[in-house]
Amino acid sequence: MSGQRHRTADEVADLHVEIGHRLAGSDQRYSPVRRQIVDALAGAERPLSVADLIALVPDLAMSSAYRNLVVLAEAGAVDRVATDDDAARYELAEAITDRHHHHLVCTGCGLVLDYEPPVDLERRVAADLTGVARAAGFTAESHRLDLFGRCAECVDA
Amino acid sequence: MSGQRHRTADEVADLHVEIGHRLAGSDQRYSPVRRQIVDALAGAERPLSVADLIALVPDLAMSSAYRNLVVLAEAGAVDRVATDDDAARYELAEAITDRHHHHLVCTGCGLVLDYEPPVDLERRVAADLTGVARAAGFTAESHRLDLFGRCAECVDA
DNA sequence: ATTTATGCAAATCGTTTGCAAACCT
DNA sequence: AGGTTTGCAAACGATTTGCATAAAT
Repeated sequence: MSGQRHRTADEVADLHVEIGHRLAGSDQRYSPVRRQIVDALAGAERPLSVADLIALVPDLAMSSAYRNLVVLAEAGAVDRVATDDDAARYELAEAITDRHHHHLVCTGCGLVLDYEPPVDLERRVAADLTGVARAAGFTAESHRLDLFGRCAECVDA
Repeated sequence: MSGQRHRTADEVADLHVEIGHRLAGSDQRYSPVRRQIVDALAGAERPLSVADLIALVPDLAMSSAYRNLVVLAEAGAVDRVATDDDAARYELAEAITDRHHHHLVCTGCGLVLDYEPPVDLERRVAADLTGVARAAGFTAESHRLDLFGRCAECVDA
């Protein structure tokens, strides 16, 4: 399966505390708007585009969305997900959710779902990529293992 | 290591024939400008941005670059590589080169290198992803296994 | 002659930034 | 008050498109 699990009220509270700490660490405040953005991301089943976010958070100005996502990303609270199409998507950072995962991307409609890979596969991938990186003079930071295909809705294009 | 191997004159000739067929199949001509673009991509050691392409092909207009890349992509001659930064990159399609590979992306400067993963890892990945896709109601088309990190130049940001 | 490709310039679209007003401590 | 965050509008950069010209069949 895929998607992020539902979060209990307690879990969301912990989330806010953790993110508050991280923001404080980068000399940033945890403003109400930032909370709203985090709530929207926490409630979503998938990475959200800025357009999604604006639709979900009442009165959120586009500039605030972009600016706050930058701040949250720098604080390590959210991750920017590079997909295929032009619009960037964001989700709570893995460092926060403790759920390492990758993505299923629909080439028809752009839908992006999360999935957690089998642990041993993940281990193999991580180990091999470290070697590949070294050989190319790269210092590894992260990786992505995404699958492209057609979602149920789009199979018959 | 990484990068595409050098191609012999014969291989390049075959490449043009193959791409000519594919274009014909989509009711498109293999114009001189398109040939120049293919030559530039074939000669490159890595995926090229449109800016790279314009620098390599004398007098190539930006609009022609974009338009022809779309045509070539539709004909299955080139692949668009989605990276982190804003500028898209292009390379000869795997269907043409017969060299399945993935990418190393520098988070500092946007550099993208190719690498071919160990066959058994690749097999594992493909098999596991098929299962993941099925579970989510997706029909698998392709996947990407990219590594993000800092290239030698950018390690000390 | 008719269709297709090219180049220039204008238009789009996502994203970023300048600046003055609103907020927080 | 003093520094931060917000919202609006203008600025940007990558990509796309309209249209008239040039090339190919």
